[in-house]
Amino acid sequence: MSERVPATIPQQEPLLRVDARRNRERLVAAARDLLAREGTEVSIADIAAQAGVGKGTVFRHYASKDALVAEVVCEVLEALLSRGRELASTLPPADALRAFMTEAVHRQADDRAFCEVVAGASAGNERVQESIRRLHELVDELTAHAREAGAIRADVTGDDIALLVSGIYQTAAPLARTDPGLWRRYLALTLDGLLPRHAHPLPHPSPRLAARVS
Amino acid sequence: MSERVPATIPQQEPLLRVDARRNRERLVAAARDLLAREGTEVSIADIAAQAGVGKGTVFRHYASKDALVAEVVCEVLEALLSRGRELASTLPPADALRAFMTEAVHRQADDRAFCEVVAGASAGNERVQESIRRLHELVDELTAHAREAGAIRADVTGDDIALLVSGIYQTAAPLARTDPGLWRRYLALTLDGLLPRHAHPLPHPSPRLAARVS
Amino acid sequence: MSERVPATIPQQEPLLRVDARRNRERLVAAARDLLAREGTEVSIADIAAQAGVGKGTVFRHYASKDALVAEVVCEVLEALLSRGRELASTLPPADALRAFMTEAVHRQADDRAFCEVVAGASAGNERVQESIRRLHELVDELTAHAREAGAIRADVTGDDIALLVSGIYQTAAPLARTDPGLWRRYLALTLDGLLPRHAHPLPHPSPRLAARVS
Amino acid sequence: MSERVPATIPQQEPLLRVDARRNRERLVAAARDLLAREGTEVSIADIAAQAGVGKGTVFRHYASKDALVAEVVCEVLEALLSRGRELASTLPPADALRAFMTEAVHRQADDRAFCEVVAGASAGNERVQESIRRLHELVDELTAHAREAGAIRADVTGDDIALLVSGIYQTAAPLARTDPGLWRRYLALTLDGLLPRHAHPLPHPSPRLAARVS
DNA sequence: AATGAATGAGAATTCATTCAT
DNA sequence: TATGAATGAATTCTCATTCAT
Repeated sequence: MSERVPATIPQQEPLLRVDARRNRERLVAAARDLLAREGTEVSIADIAAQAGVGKGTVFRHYASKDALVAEVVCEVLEALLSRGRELASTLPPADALRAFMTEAVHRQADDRAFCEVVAGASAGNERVQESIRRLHELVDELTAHAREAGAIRADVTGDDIALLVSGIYQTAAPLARTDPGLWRRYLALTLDGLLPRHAHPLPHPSPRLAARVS
Repeated sequence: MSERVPATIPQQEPLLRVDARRNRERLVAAARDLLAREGTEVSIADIAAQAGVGKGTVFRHYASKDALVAEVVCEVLEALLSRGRELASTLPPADALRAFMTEAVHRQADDRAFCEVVAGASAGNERVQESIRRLHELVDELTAHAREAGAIRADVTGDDIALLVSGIYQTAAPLARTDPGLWRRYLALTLDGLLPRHAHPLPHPSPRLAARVS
Repeated sequence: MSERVPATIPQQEPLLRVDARRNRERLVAAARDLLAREGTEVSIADIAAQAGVGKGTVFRHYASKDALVAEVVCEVLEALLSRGRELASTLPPADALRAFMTEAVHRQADDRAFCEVVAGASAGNERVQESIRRLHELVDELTAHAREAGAIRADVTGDDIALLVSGIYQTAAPLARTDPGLWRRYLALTLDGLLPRHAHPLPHPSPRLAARVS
Repeated sequence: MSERVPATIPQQEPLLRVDARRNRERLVAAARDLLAREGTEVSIADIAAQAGVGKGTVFRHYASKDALVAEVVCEVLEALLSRGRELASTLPPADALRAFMTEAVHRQADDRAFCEVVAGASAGNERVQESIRRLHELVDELTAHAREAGAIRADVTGDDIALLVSGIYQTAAPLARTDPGLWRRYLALTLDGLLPRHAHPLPHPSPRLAARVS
């Protein structure tokens, strides 16, 4: 009790010594950077070196490499979720969906590990699965509202949007280094494809993302 | 079938003893299969085992794992190139582009290593780069013709199409196992987005893929 | 119970602050428990956690893991020594020896680390060696008296008894979990073998345990 | 076929190149030596170094450390089994049992890993379990015959003998280095304890070793 | 005096690549 | 030419011990 931070300070994480907290932050920053640039195959040794700490310190903060990856990826997922909820409650349906997709693609830009994980790697991690599940709920809601408002074609579902958001970034990814804003071009193109007026009937049924979990 | 080199074309490969040639073929067949199913992370030992040869034989035929991956991937790239040329010369522009994109996405759908490489892995390999360069020339041509025919919006270039082809597959990839034909849905959606009717101006200039090589 | 040092005996340990003393006691209690149950491979972290102290505190009280193990093992050795002296002074020679052996095997049966150390592990520790040396003196005395009383065969020495006590437990150890009292069976068998009436001449001279120290 | 050794050479192991065979032998010899002297905790690196090979070579020959330990231990177990069968079929019951126990203890002399494994460590290994099971069958048979011949007391079973054989060596083990033949002394003592004459009833029922497997 | 964060030397294991046979 | 044995660097992870707070 007495070691806990007074209730007025709004942090849920267990209290750490200042130096430990600084190390943890450097660690997460290094992991964020290297995972983004090199993907989940980057070694713990490299992350520790870039953070300026020993390898052991990584494992003091995270029980396994998988847990560290989950931390970094969930950070992004949670930020996106939170931003998405804000958009859903403040914008009209069409704008909310567009703004959310923009945010979502943007977050993936330059983040290979995020893409890998969203695309299925280390999907075994519970924490990541839970975040993704919540995100899908939000996407379903945003999509349903936009569809009901007539802003997007009737045959597109939330699962489609979730996949497209990942795919749009992948489209631009090969040039991420030299042309980091390119994803905006393919997002725009995709949004045009989602408009009701263009719609040809789609030749394959909408996916059931739930299947992915099993 | 049609993509095999006709027997009359004099081969550039060094002459090999019959058994060496047979080994090489078994090796490539095994690599093709395993790389397609498991991606570039498959081990040389596994490939050699499936081919029924020793690991040393792999390195006798290919200087490194990377070179073997390049061989297999280039095969697919060349086959695609050859198929694309055929389409370009036999179909009207709009159909040719659509058929080519369909082919191209389809090939990725069955080949994990191909996807990895096209999406950037081992892009350092010269042979792969050369194949991709030639493919881009073809795509430029197909795209230009379709654009001139008014089949696609005016602000879309060959480089856009090349990237989109990769991205469409990535969009469907997370569900590749449970819903292997899903890419057709996103291809259709993308094609709708490419239509000239009512297109909104794109917010970011077309990429210069050449930059990718450097 | 009886093996605890009476409160009136002036302690040799340095004076400690009350909280330090309490910590040390909790530490030793935790070490006793875990070392007995899991052997010397238990980690300092586990011991510290069970004691409710930090790892640093362990090293404040004991210079190394080895020293902590020695502390706990010596406790048992000293308790056994003290108990043995009591038996030697209160029972007739034959009964005293039998009772001591029973005590000694019994203590091993509940203490994995004790077994490991008695069987040779960390025998390098000076403190342990000293305790064992004193115990051997007692065993020599008990054995000599029993031999002189004609209770055991003439060709058996104190060093034999010391080794047998360890060996009897090792015999039953593989089944310690499922049959914790089994050692009594092999103790009885060994005691029968020690009777003078059964004796065939032994084919190898009695050991010189002192050699073990070097 | 043609690579196989002609049928007249009585070896069942797959053929290895002479250099590989030599390395394997050096490896097993090093493992035998170090496992015997230091127990199963010895590191693969140490074994490899003593064998004069790289660490990778160890894993080429044995899939895991556990498998290497099993190899070395099973060697001893199988040799013992085979020797025991020979004794059972050539000697009268009392002599056969005594000779077998002598052999069995002798094999353990100076072999810490063997003792650890026989005493339960790495008992998870299937190969080891199978060898031990067969050995127990033999011990049961030898013991039954000796008992029926009146050579040993009626209340002693094969499981007792199996445990005693291990325990006898453990008794002498602390002095194994300085007095390597000491086990003969404790074997003789134990054999005296097994004689039917004047035996006191044993205070604890015979163990059921089968329980150990589960 | 107490803490627990940081350390870094290993541990077992994998695998692309080299090289003796 | 083909083989597969040998290599050793790299990987994730553990833990006794040190030291700043």
